[in-house]
Amino acid sequence: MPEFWTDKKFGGGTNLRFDDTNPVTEDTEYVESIKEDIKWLGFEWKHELYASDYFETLYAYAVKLINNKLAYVDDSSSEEIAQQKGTPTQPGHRNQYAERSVAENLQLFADMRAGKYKDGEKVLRAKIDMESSNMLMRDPILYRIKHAHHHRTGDAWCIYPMYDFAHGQSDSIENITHSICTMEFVPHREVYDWLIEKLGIFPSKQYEFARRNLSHTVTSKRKLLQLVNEKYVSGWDDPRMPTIAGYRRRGYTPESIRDFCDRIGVGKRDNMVDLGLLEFCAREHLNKIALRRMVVFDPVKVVITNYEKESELLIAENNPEDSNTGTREISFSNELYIEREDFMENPPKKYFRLAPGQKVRLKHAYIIQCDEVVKDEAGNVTQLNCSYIPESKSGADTSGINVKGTLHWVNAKDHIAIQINEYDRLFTVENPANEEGEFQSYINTNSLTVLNGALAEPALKEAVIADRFQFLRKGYFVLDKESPKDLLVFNRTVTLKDSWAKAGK
RNA sequence: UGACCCAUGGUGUAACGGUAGCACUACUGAUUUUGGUUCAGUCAGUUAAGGUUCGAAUCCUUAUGGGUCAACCA
Repeated sequence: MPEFWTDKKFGGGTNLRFDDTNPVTEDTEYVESIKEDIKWLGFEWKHELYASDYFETLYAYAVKLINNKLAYVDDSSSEEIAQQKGTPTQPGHRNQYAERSVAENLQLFADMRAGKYKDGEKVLRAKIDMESSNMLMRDPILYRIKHAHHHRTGDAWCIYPMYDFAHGQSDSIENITHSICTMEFVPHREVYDWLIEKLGIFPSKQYEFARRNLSHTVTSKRKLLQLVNEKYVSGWDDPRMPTIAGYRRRGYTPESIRDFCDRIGVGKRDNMVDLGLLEFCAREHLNKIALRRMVVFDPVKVVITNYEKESELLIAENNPEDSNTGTREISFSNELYIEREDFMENPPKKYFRLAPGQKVRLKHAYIIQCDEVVKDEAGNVTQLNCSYIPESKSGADTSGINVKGTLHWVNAKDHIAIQINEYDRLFTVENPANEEGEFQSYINTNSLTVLNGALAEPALKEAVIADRFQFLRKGYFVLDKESPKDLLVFNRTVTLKDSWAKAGK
């Protein structure tokens, strides 16, 4: 992503290249999902390329190094090579294979390609400096033997270049001016530059930036895979996963993710970006585009005792931030549902919602007052008998009454039932990877709450996956891509800011 | 007990050697038929010590703290 960001800022262009140098860890499915993610984010690459496109050229480069006495075939086992490499504090030393002649190396390397040796029997190494303080400069391996099928080159090769002998060379072949990667490749830059110089090819330059970390989650591929395998989440696209597929299903927009990336920028130091910033970016965009709908999550019945009419239609704006989205009609009757938490029998000070004798406005409708509380034998509130003020109709209010609270509601005689998935942060701590013990023990056990009894206004029936909704006073929601035919399932992208809840009530 | 990288408010990120700015968060207040939005404001920072300079976040030295490096992975 920083590649595309740099591209956008300074111009040029970005190639999408897969360094598919290891046949056993690459496959087409992986490639396709990356392409899909990038496209969804709204980025465009100039050329789709693969390091494997350059295998023949890379082979010729290796031969050139051999001819210049800068590479040799080594018969040592990987254990021996590791041994001879020394340690970060102790220099390594060369073995007898480093003394082989150019002719012998040429022959051996050709034989490696021809398939005369088994996996691990021989490798091609660069002849650099076994005493370098940089471990990667201690005669790094350039080619290894792998009798394996490659997803693009098939069985054409049985030797494959290492990343260090493919990345910089591929950059150079493509005339890349800025090759951007993460900080862990800083030590590789010395190898990168050395090879380009000795090969005398286009001098691409590598620049490094620090990986971005997001709070309350894990980002390492290994840990993410564990979450999937150990069934903590439903898959790579579980709406709680910090993957593009996950964010997408959760309802984040590409715009908000790009905005987030612009805001956090790039740097070189270790960092921990607060999840709150991502949520801010989501709200900012969603506020502008989301269609407003009313959904009651935990209903309690309201009866308007003085409402004489059978029903009436009210006009409701679809999005106060965007008048182009127009209005819709909502039916109103003497039986409604409101949110259970919007009523309190003994309210604290500054509680603007419904309470005995207290008035509130029903959004898009009338001001009502609670006259009577009906309870069951266990003392639970089952119904609220209210009276409405006929002159207080939304848009034509002549009552002169001002109320502080406005509630969302649905018509008891006209609504649909939907399922709500309320998602929350996946981990309870800022950085699970840094805590003692297994990171799994810090998983937020309430990261998903499924609600089955939610009641929605009928307009929601027409929802499609691309639609973003704001359920009034509740948050932003999106239709889940795996909603069954007969049940609408909505995923909560993010809640609304709630300064009442924050005040501690 | 080596080499390399990094260090600016709680968080993230800016500042040709020349007024430490922006955003998020938090907190005030105003507006509001979403306790949303919007608007106005407040708190809060150059890791430390030396040096160079008229002037240092920036250059130099040392210290401190954090990170990385010993895959036939990328």
